[in-house]
Amino acid sequence: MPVSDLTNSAQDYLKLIWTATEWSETPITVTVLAERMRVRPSTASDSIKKLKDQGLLIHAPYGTIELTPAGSAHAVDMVRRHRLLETFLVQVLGYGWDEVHDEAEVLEHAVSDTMIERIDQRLGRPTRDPHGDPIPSADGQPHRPGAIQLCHAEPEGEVTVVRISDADPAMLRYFSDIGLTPDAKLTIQKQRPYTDTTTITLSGQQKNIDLGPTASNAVWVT
Amino acid sequence: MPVSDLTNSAQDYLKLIWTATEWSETPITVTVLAERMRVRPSTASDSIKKLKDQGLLIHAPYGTIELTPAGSAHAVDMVRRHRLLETFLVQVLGYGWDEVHDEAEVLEHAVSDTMIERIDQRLGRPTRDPHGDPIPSADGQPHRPGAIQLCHAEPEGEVTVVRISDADPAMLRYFSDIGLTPDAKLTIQKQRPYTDTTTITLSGQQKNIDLGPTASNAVWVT
DNA sequence: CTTCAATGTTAGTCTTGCCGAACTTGGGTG
DNA sequence: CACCCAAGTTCGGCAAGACTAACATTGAAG
Repeated sequence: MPVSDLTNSAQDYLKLIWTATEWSETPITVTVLAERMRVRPSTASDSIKKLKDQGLLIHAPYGTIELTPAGSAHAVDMVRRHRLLETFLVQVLGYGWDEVHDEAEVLEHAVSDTMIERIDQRLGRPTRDPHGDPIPSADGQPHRPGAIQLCHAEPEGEVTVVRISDADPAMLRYFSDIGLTPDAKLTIQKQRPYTDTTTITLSGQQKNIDLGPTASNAVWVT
Repeated sequence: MPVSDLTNSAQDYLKLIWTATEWSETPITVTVLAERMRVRPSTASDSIKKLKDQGLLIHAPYGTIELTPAGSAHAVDMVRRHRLLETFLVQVLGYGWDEVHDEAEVLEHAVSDTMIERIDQRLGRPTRDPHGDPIPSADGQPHRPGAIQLCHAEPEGEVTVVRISDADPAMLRYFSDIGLTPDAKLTIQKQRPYTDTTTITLSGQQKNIDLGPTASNAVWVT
């Protein structure tokens, strides 16, 4: 595992680029990257150039952004740290699965490799974090279950929630309230193409729930 | 508790100034502060001025350095974080008491107030860290046991180790090896004034141990 | 094929924290 | 009592990372 001499912000960029393509094929743009980093596009553009100069990504001006193997290795290391920390906060410190993201975001830059190893050991080498995201192993292999977004799943079938994007804490809190968590089973009642709404029923519950486009994009099922 | 909008380095200065006077009366100097922060005196001097401008300490040029109540509150908060984290690393993640200092040094800036509260709760609100240093309570009260340095204790008596300075990790490892830990009992055999050596016997062990000036300064007993 | 709005880039500036070099202070010694 | 040296300070500079403003490119719509 690369022991990082990169700045926190460089690590964040690499992680963001990596995770952007983890569950979808569309390449990430400078603008989206800037939004996620809560930074102006000019800043993101600068940073990209610096990362390119360090050989961590490939990028021609106005072109697509792609990680090199070196950049990818750093990114996977950060993702692993983030997800192990989230799991640790839930299992050892009693955090709710909707509360851990921001804490892990900071901690992932602060903990040593030693501490990550001890956490991994203490948790019994887990393979999925509290949102259902796969935790890459220490040798850098991600562990990707086949899954599709709820908004693309066929109506009528019963499906299992595999993964919920942790991008928006408020949305996570909502999912938590209604009982939509990783491993929950649900039936898709209806898709409404023009409003992008999906109606579902959580197994064992009576009432239907309407999910808007953002929500039904964030939930991945098999 | 002050929720800190200070930079990491400002927090470090305040903590260092506070701890410098925790176990001794001699006021800290710019040079010592610079050494402990691993920066040049010019940098330390700059930083002191900035902290003065923020009302966190009192300092006339070429004069002594003293914390204001506001500065002291921030410092105590950082000390509390540091010591709770050290305790957590030992008790929950199985660290040795000689390994925790550097890890806690970084983490103390990264963990949220929420996480500190959960750790405190999880540990049962401890009052002493693994080195025997008092953990200030959440309301900012330090908790100072009466103690003196081993080099100032009277020979012949049996004393109890209360606290070992965590300034030097290598020294801690040595103490750990010979079994000199907080709460250990020992007998002081001899003081040699000119070499500043102290000879002790750990209770239940046969052999005498010679401690040099640095070591016998770092150990506090009652 | 032209135009133009969205996207991306460059240039210049600010802040923080660090440095080295040069200057100032002030307490102890001859 | 003057001097000197260690301790402390000031100053100019540098790098990282952020910003604003201005400029460049692309590609999609007319």
